[in-house]
Amino acid sequence: MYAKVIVDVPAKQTNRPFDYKVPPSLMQWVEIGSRVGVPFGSRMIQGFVVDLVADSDVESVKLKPIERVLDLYPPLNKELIELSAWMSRKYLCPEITALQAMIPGALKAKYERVVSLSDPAEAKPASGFIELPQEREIIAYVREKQSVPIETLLSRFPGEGRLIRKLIDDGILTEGQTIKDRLAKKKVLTVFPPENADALLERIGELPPQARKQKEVLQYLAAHPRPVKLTELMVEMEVNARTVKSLAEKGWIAIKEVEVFRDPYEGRSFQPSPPLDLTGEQQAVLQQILSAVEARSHQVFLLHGVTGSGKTEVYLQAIQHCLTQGREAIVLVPEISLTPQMVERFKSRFGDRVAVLHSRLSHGERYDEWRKIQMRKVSVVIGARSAVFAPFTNLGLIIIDEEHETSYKQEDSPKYHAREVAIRRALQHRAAVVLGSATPSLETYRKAAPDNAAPSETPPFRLLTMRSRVQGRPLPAVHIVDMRQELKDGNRSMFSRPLFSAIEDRLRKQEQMVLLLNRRGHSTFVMCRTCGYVVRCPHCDISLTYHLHSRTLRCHYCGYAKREAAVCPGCGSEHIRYFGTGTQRVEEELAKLFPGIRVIRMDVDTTSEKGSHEKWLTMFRNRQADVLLGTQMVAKGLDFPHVTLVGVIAADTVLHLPDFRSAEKTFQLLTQVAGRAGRHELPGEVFIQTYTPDHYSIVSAGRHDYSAFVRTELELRRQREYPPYCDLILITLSHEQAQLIVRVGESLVKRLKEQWKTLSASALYAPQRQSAYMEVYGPVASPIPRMKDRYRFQCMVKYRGNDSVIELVRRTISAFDDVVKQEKLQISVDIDPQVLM
DNA sequence: AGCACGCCGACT
DNA sequence: GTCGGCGTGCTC
Repeated sequence: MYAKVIVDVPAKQTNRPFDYKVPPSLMQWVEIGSRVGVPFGSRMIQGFVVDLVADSDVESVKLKPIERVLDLYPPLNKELIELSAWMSRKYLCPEITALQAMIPGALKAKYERVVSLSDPAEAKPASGFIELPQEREIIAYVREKQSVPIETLLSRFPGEGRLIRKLIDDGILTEGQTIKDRLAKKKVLTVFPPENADALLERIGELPPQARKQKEVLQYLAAHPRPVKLTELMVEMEVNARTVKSLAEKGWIAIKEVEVFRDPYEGRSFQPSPPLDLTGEQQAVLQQILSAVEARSHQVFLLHGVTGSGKTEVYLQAIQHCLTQGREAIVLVPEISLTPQMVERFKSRFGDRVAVLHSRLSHGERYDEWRKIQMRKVSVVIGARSAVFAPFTNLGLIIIDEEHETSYKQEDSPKYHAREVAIRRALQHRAAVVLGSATPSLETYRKAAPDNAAPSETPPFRLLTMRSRVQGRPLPAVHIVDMRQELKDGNRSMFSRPLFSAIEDRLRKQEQMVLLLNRRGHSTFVMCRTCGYVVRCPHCDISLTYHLHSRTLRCHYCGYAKREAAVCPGCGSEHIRYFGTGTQRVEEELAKLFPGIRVIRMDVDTTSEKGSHEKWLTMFRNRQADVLLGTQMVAKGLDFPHVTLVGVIAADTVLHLPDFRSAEKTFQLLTQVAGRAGRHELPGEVFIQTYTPDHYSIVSAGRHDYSAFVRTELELRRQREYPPYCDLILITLSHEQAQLIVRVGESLVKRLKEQWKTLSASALYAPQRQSAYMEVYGPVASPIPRMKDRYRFQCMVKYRGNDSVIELVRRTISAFDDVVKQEKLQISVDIDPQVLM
């Protein structure tokens, strides 16, 4: 038996399986998905078994054997191995990178250099070798320990580094490498009564009269003959460890270390919560999902429900049903909304059948939650992006809440999109997928709604809609405030008069408010404060970026450049300048205008500390502040009963980011944040301050009108050939010299175009030639043009057709392997990039 | 990625 | 004449 192994070396040259012999002793342990230690060159490294083949299938007989199997149970399975191969093709990453993304960080290999005693036969001491006393000591130490990490040896024998080196050179000691797990399994001391616990009662007589406590313990164990944690026993019987241990020393009971799962929610009780009554809409939607789960059909649903329409309850009941079918469920939520509130809802419905995976867990806690999934202790997992890889084997349902969130796209390799991975996994399991959102991404929406461009086709996703809020609560009233008018009327403050008086009013009534400021807006776009005009690229229709050093305005999609404007091209005003305000300034301004106002500011500065995020939210919930001021993190999923006012300081900051999705992001953000107001008895009110009050994204958000927004936006995307009407690939090149990148970049673009010409002309493409299309743009400076002394340029591929374009890009880039290697040029590829700035 | 093998400059 | 610089090339 031979094993094909993907080794832990993330490089192009090693991105293929290597063959190893499976020694007879390991035969029963090695499976597809096993994590193994294998000799690779002169060292020992970790790898994953991706296939097992019979002897005759392997050519060479001179293969090295697998040295050891690293886990009792394989951390992956055949389905996940196949998924990693798919990810490698789809996202152009080494397969090992995809595999590593699937397992908890605790299982990532840590390599340690060790020394051990050489095989005596191979020891070849230099002639005239005389054993020094220190050498004898070192040798004895190593012999006793068998294998010692070098660091340990050096600290045990300080100052003997040279001598140790010499012993290795002389072949007395051998240097090697071992694989060490990062994880520390948590163990607790556990008391084990003997098989026949009644015998313990007989022992009581053997104890001296003063050993009262010991007798009590024996009685207790005889009455409760099962293993019990030592600490529990100590609390229960009010004894100390000494008492119990002396019983163990007599050999009457046993105390052993037992591996336990750390429970991040230990000691917290969750009130069981029964399913809530559903509205007619919820019921209808649930029914559709259930029948897909029951039919075991791979169906993707888009659940489009307005904020507050009760999507979570639908998820909960759908999962409930999935579990009764004996199948498992994964729930993905954006990290930011994986709040204690959210977790509590799942915990109280499903009790200990839920595992929770989020970034605030320690390595060990995360590993333990993951193990619960692997060991079939749970059937539901709720978590952020990476939870999509939960090693379930019988998935029935995958839910992605807030489906439009960009955080589902991983920004570093493997640059996967959890939504795409989920759909792929569901296909393998014949499971249903529910994509939930109040503001679906255009990509998803177009796949669910019949398209005017192709009305005959059956949409790949099924659209489910929930139009009303639960208990008939109204959506909040939204006021759009024209900041140009404010300026005209002499108000130069960042608060408009309507918002100012609304804040005053809420302070008086002691109600709470949420103020949103998008700080990412300090990207330097140029806007006229008189008329709201923003300078855009005539070719790409995205905002131009201001470059201070060259005093020019540039498009980072196509490279178009023009001189900085002194007066507004729209109205001739001189009030044209670049833009950006920070939360800190807003906070200062609030303190000045409303003395005594209590503000909680939440942004990257105040929430970097662990748990601080939750701390601020709890304070706000307890009404220890009047205002929650923050960046987009205050817009998502929060639910505070006393919030009756939501203010958006500057809606334009997102709108004018140089990204073709900026209007979509603006609409989503405004809709989400508006949904924070008036979720309970008190009605809510929203103020959106903007310099472009007529922009369709702002107008539609104000009217809670998704379909109006999507109609306009889809039309624009279609005209400009942006997703969802094409797919994108972003290629970023980086190097110390800008000229070199431009040269290579240009040649890459040229080659890509040539390759496409050949491919599209080939017979392979005949059936789809009409719709097939590919364009390459760039190279242009990246939005972050220089990082760590390296210049960055990017090329963008727009294409339509099929995934063979991805393969074309891969092949074309590998033609530049030589330059990459010689010049230390870096080329990174992002398939379906979500953020282009 | 590491690590070995291999061919040219500053030291014993 | 050797130690060591890091340029290619391979790892089952």
